[in-house]
Amino acid sequence: MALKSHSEAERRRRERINAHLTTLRGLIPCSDKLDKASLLAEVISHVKRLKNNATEMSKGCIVPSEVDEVRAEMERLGMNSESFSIKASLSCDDRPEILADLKNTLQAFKLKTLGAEISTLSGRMKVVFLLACEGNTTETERHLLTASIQQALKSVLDRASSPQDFLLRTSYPNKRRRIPLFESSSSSS
Amino acid sequence: MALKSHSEAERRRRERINAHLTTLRGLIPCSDKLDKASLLAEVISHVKRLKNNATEMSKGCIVPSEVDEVRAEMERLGMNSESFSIKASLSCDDRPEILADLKNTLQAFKLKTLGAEISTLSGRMKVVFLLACEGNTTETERHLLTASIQQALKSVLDRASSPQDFLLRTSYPNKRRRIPLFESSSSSS
DNA sequence: CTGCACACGTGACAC
DNA sequence: TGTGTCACGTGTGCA
Repeated sequence: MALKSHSEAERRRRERINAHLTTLRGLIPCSDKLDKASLLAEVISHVKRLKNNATEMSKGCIVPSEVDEVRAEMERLGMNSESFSIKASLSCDDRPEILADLKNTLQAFKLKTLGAEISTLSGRMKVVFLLACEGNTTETERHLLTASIQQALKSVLDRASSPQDFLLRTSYPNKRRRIPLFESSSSSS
Repeated sequence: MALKSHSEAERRRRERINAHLTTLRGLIPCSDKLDKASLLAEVISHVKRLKNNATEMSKGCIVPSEVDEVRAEMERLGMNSESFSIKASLSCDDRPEILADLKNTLQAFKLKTLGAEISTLSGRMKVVFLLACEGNTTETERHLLTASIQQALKSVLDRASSPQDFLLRTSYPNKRRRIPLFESSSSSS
């Protein structure tokens, strides 16, 4: 009766956890037959590495990347989860007029802008800013908001490069203005 | 007796797993007081996000990616299709001795090496090189060659992570980056 | 009372 | 044979 439902619920719980565990097993580049505990240890180390690498790249690197890209990550929660912040960045060709679009786009989210930084280098620009979302939010809300911001930045990028660059983009999608890696003599326009 | 040691061992196992779980709870920027299952779900999404960021960033970037990967793309054709070039890259753990394998593997294709670049970062390495194939080739031939090179690089990666490589690693005289990898035309210093 | 999540001990199976 | 891990059912505390 009640006993049965209990064991059933517990079994559901178990298989939920195990499903997530096997998902992680597939996600982490480690051998498949591992202890449940060792798997978690591997996950920990990989999360650490990825996080270090990501922060090293996007936080410390204000140099615009050679490819167009947007980035949006949850940064940290305030205590008691009453607020959290999102760090987002955008790298693209240096067109100051997209800043207006960027501003309008971000205003729609009604977030508090804690800070922003703009850098340019050889025709490329990068904008990185820190947004704060106050008030209680659930886990999924936070992720949804982060994803929405990322999507919004992507749309800014699309609008910025839509009409005039269309031909360029179709012939060399995302390949323009590559860092002259090998061609020391030949000049790229 | 035996029963007691059993339950004891099981308890140790549990607290080991839980310790790893709390560690993860601290690592993920969005978690406190969450279901054990929800925590794992969050870990999954964050690993995915970080991994996507890493892979997207690694395109055309010379900093080694966090995940092992190979890349091979047709770059451009010379006029009238009398030649074309392939840009390929390989990211893996920093083991200089795989450069020898890489060299042998690529020699089989008898392509001209236009240039190469090796970079390392925190135990990871990335090799990017530009190969030229001269002579007339058809569309399908070009794609086939590119795919073959990619496959070859994959095999290098596989060999590098197989057990026998361990012996190679320990016995190989660790000459620094001066391995004559691309002695196509100019003399290496 | 009912669902929900956790820790515990135990049987089963592997080396 | 013990010394591991795993899955299961159950007891307990919390909304």
